[in-house]
Amino acid sequence: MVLKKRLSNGLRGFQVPEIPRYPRSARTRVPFEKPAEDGHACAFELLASLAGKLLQEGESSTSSNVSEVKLISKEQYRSGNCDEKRSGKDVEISEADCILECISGSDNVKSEILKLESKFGNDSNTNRLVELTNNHEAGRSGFQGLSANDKFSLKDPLDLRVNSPSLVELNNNVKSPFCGELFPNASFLKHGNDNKLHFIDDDEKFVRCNKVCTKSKAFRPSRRIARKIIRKRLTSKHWKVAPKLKDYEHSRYDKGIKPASRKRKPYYNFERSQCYTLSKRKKLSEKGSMVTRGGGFSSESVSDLPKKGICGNNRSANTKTHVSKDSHVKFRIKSFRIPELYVEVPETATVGSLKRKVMEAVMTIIGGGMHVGVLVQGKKVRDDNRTLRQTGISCKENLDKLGFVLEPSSSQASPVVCAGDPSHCEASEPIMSLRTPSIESGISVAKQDSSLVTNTGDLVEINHESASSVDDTISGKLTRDSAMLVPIPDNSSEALAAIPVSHNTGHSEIVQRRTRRPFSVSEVEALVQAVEEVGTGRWRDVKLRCFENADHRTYVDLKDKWKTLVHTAKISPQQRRGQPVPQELLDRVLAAHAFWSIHQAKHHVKHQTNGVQPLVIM
DNA sequence: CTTAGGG
DNA sequence: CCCTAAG
Repeated sequence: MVLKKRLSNGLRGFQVPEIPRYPRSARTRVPFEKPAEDGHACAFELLASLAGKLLQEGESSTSSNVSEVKLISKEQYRSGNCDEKRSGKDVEISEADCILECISGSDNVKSEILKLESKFGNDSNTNRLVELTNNHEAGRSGFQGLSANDKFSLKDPLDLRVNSPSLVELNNNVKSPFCGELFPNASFLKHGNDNKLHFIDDDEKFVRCNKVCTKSKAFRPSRRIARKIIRKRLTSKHWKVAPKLKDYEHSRYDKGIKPASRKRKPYYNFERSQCYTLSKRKKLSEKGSMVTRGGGFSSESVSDLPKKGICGNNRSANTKTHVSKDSHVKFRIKSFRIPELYVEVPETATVGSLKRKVMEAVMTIIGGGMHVGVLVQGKKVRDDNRTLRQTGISCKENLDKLGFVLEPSSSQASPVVCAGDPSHCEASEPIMSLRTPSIESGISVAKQDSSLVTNTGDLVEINHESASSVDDTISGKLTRDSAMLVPIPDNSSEALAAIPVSHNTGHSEIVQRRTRRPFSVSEVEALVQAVEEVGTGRWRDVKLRCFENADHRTYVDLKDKWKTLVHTAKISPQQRRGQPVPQELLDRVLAAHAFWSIHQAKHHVKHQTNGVQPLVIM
């Protein structure tokens, strides 16, 4: 049983009664949760289960139980001494004590819990959570119960699913005790009178929607669907590449194409016009070193540009740079040289197929983790955070000596492209690899704005006809959506073995791992608030509430982020990594987690007929 | 499609 | 982040 297995990790020596799973539709959860990774029992989750159990035992007995609890230090607890007492009851109490010990240190957490309680209900179950921690502290002062700010009319959090007027009011008029205190990095934009609160994150163009979701399940936003369709379309334009020389297992291009993969996995990176990375590296060959030894870029002739930009019919491929009066650096890159490619095609292959193969190879290389290096006077500029001015790029002399290189990312395996006619794809050997030099392709890279230079992979456009749309690009006509790799149309009659990924069949599929996108503080804030309001376990609602417009955050992502947040909140600040999350947020995370855990536990308990059996020692 | 949980 | 079981 899964449950047993999980528990056996952290609760050594305890046997947990088997608790039946409850239907998710009831939005309930098993009160016993997975212990923390480090093997220590997870305080909140245990607390949640404890709360559930206490509930079983009746209202009155609870507080007395707590008052009897003997203090056990964290050390004792962690070292497993919690279970020195070997009677069922004692164990239970000891656990409770340990849990309380673990969380009672922070008044902030309790404060947050109180807020939640005052907002979502004051039934005895939830109050007990804070009561427990307070009792446990026995005499510690300093914590003031929250003044009743609680005009909130929501009794049952599940109400949030519907478009309840009270909720709207909550968002519009009432300052939620947990909302909006901390958006350090966000700029807010109020849009008219609607109750949407958009903000744009610093780095992400993440738009937060603070509005209430008014859509019932039956009324899913059609935009969402549209986006998915678009995604699918995009996906279908990806070319399949073989992962590995050896394992190459060509898949056929079945003319009777199966319906597009039902896989929901969208190719976000692509969508966001970033270089997409090859993932599943495990599946990729470790050999076949990346052959891209420095595709280079030469800035040949450089000349001033008209102030208005570089539009015009001039199709010159020259690289041009220019510093305008508004101190914007404008430039055009004539071409990038693609790092070495090796292409081999049968004599009978068509020119079209050759083009496609080269295209694939190029896409594969670029997608396989290529990034742009910036050179000034032949020296590489490594610090991405420096400004052009600081780097000296904007100064005229250096402007003439500005260079770019395409560089393979480290640890990228060599991509191999399958192309040629279908029969070739069945051969055991790949017909294109990246080993030996030979073909250069006309890839033009254009940046809308010099400020983008320091980012990698902003606008990369491949143009078979060699740099034809550079002008448009630079003049800003290229929209965000179109600023992506543009594969050649695949509607040619000579269907080749360049296989859209969605049609693949075998194991030779390369699945793209989405690029890592660390949550910003603003996003965390949004997430925390959403969870505070709808609770854990309703990730779709959370998504709709706060991340509906952030396509790159799926509800699974949000759930995962919450998971890590809870973990982060429980570990010591020293052990935390990455962009620090404000402690205030972490407190709220703990509080919300605890609160909603017991709420769910409560709901769970409600459906129980016989109650939870006590813990038993093996 | 959603949730939950493991990897 | 990914994957998958399960509902």
